Amino acid sequence: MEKFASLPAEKQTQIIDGALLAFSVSGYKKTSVSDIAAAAGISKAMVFHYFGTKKALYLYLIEFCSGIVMDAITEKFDRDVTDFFERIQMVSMIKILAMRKHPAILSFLSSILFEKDGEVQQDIQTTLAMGEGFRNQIALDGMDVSKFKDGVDPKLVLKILVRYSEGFVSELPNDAVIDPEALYKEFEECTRLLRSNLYKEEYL
Amino acid sequence: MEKFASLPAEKQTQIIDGALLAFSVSGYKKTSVSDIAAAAGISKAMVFHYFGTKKALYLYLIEFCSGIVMDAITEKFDRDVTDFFERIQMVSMIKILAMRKHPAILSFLSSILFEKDGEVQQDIQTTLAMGEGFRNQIALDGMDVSKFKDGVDPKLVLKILVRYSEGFVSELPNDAVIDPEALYKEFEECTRLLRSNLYKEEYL
DNA sequence: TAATCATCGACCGAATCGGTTTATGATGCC
DNA sequence: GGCATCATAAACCGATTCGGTCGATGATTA
Repeated sequence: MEKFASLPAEKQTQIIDGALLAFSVSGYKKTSVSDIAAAAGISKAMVFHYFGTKKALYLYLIEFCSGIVMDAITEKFDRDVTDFFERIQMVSMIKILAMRKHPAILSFLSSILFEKDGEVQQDIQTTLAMGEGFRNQIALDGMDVSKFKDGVDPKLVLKILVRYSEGFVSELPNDAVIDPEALYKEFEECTRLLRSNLYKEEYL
Repeated sequence: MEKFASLPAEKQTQIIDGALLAFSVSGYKKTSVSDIAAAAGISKAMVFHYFGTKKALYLYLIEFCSGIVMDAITEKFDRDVTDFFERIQMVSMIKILAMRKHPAILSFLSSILFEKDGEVQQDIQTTLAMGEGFRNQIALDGMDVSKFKDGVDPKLVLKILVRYSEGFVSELPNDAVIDPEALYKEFEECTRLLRSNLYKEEYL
C-alpha cells in the first residue's frame, strides 16, 4: 500500500476512479482485476503491486470514499441555516463539491449498500454503521418547516429536490467535470419555482 | 424456440422473469447462463434446450419486452388527453400496466440502454431506434401548457417529474424488482402537489 | 413394451479468474 | 561505465467458471 501512496497524486486519482467505476458497475464478485486494470489504465500486475489483493483494494476504496464525504460535511456544514430550501441547497452543494474530484464516488457508495458477496459484506456493514446514518441525521436536524402552506408535505418536497439534483449529476456524460456554477443555477431555478409556490405568501 | 413456446404460460413467465432479472442486474457479458438458470428455477441445460444460445435468449427478451410496451402504447394512448399532468400520468399508467405481468421489464429495458458488449450492441440499437424515440415523441406532442400560472416553466416541471420518477427507480437495490403500484402511487403524490400549486386557480 | 420426451447432473474444451514470476528498461549512485 | 533499485507489463500459474453438450433417468404415450 505504501507503493500506491507514493504515486503522483494524479495517477492515484486515475486509478481510484477507474476502480470505483468498475466496482460500482458490476459489484465485488463480478468485477475482475483485469476490468479494474483496464478502467484504470494500468496493467493487472500493477493492481496487485499496489494493493496486494482485490479485496484489499475494495476495502481501501470504501474507506477512501467515506473519508471524503464525511470530511466535507464536518468541515462545511452550517447548522445555523434553518430555512428549508437553503438547507437542502447547502447539503447538496457540499456533497456534489466533495465528489467533484471523483465523480464515481456516488455510484460506488450506493453500490456497496447492496453488495451481497460474503467476502466483503462484513467489512461493509462495519463502515456503514459508522458513517452513513450520521450524515442524514445532521442534514435534517433543526430544519424550519413552518413556512410551508398548509397541506404541503415537507418530506415530499425534500424528496423532489434531492432527486432533482441527483438527476442533474447522473445526466452528465461519465467523464464530464461538474460545473458548480451551472449546478447552482439549475438547482436555484427549481428551488425558486417550488419556494414561490409552496411557501405561505408572507414568507416570499 | 418452439420448445419454449409450447411450455405452459406460467412456466414461460417464470423463466422470462428470471432471465430479465439476471440480465438487468449484471448486463449481457457478466450474466452467466448458470445465473439465469438459477434465477429462473430450471437447470442450465434447459436454458440451452429452450433457446439454443445465450445470445438468442437475450435477443428474444429484447423483442418480447419491446413488443409488450409498444403494443400497450399503440392500443391505449389517447392523444385527446391534452392536460399536462393527465398526459404524463397516462403515459406512466400505460407503461406500468404493460409491465404488470413482468415487473422486471422496466429494469431490463433500462439496462439495455447501457449495454456495451459488442456481441449484442448492434441488435439493441436496431430495436431502440424503432421503439424508444417513437414513444417519447407521441407522449409529448400536442400537450396543453396554458393552465400553468404565469412564470411557471412547463419544461422545468417536466424535468422535475422525470427526474423524480427516475430517482424512484435508481434508489432501489440493484437486484430489486420494481413494484409498479408503488411507483404509480409515489408519482401520483408528486403530481398532486405540483398540480395544485402550479396551475391557475380556475383549473383546479 | 417400446418409443418419445422433458429434465438435470456431470462433463467438455476454452476462456477467464485471482495472483505470481520474469523480462525490460529507466533511474540514480559510485 | 558498472551496478543496484525499482516501476512496469507480458507471460504465465493452477483453479475456477464459462458457454455449451451429453448421457442417464423417469414420466408419458401409444
